Amino acid sequence: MSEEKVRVRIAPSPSGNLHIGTARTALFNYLFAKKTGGEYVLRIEDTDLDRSSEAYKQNIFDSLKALGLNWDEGPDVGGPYGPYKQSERFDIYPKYAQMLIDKGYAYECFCSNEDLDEEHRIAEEKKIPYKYSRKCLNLTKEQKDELKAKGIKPSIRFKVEAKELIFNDLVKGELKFDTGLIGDFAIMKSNGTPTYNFAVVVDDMLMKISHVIRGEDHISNTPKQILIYEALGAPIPKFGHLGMILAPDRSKLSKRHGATAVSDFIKEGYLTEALLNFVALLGWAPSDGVEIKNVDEIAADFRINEVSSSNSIFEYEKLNWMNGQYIKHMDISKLTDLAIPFLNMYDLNKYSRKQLEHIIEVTREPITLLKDLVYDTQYFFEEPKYNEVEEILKGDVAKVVLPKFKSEVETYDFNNEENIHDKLAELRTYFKENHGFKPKETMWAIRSALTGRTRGADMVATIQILGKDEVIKRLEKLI
RNA sequence: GGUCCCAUCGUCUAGAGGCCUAGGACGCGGCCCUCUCAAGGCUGCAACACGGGUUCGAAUCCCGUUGGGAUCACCA
Repeated sequence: MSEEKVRVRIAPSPSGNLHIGTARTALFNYLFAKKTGGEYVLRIEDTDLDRSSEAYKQNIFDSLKALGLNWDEGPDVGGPYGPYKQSERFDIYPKYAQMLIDKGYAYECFCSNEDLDEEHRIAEEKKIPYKYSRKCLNLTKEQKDELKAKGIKPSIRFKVEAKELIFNDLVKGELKFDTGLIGDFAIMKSNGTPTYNFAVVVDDMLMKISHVIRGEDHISNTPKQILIYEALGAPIPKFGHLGMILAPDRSKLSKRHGATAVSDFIKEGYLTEALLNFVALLGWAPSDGVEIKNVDEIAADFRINEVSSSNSIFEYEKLNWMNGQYIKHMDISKLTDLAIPFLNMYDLNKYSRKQLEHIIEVTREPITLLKDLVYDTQYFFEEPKYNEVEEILKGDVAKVVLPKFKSEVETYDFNNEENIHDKLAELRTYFKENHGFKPKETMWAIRSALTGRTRGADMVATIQILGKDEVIKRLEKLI
């Protein structure tokens, strides 16, 4: 019976862009499904119509897809257990709520918000934990009819029985609860829509979800949900609760800490591969100690019960390092495709695709973010500004090196990188022997003249990409 | 505040009673390489929150303390 097919789901609510924490939850579900040969479904939890929006939904789709976390079933691709959007399932929930009423597991509640607020206030005043008073538990049929005749629409509450509830969490181990501490909670709102806890259970049941992997902020929902499963007579899935991702100040990761949405990270020039790899390492560790791994490699090595049960802090240093690693090793054509949107302030038509790739190739090395390319490639597209290197250009070395370099560069074979390399080496030797200039100084003068910078891409490549005309033009302006 | 979860270098973590003089990665310092930044190689600094047990033996098991987090809605 525990051998049934693994089916997991990710159920974001479209009330914001896809959060990096949600992305990690999605990833862990995806990894678990991959590892076990199970299915991974996407369900949109948009029961709160006011806070949900189409734009957020689209952002969630796009972000998940960009990360490569593609779902087997979902709102767009369909599947045997649809629809996969809760707002399209509103007709389903009342039936189950009614069933629960009929079986005595739930009852109608006519309390107004004001009544409930008052109960809360009193509980707070007495400093006792709030529990619904059960005022409406024993209403007679006549009383209910009377209330309904007045136009009061009831909500439906689940009748919670006090008992000890134990379940085995996939990552936390045995978890115990005293359900006597939980009050009777609403499963249907008076407007006829389901509450979160009810919709989740009904949907997970109907969608045959076998394992629920989610953030530990849901731990306290779990007993309520188990109670509903039991009342519904449905098999209870296995639960696994992941630690949270915290900001460096140990508070919830929020906008004031920087990017929180996957799409924000992408905009800043993080690679989705790096993002995924990094976030996997928050809680999971590779068995061979090699941290840089693609999703398939991670999936093969993934064991849900080995995931760390503590919270982890999201630090940018390692993410940045990892992003740099991915940038350095990514296929250059793919990287160029990703880089081009970041460079739209430049006239990219100055160069062929091949040359563009070359530019990216020689500037990718020191960067951590794709947007760093903007500054690092600037001198390929625009006239250099020389304020940074004024001193060098006015110096004795430059005065001697630049004229000689200019006259020599005329003879360089620009189609032959090796030729440029050798000629530059000769030049360094020449100035060292005849003027006592350090190789570094010679190169500095040339680099400054050509790029306006003291650091940057490989000089040989830079000279070649710029081309003979441009190199000479830039030199002439300075001599 | 009630309930629940968590606790190894600054950070992510390895560690399932002896393999631990606690390992790796990021970051930080040093050296090497080098036309610069970077990368790479080598190397250094840095942790079992505290207190009690259990045991021949505890980072690992138990209890307490402290600290952090989550949650207490007709929001998801």
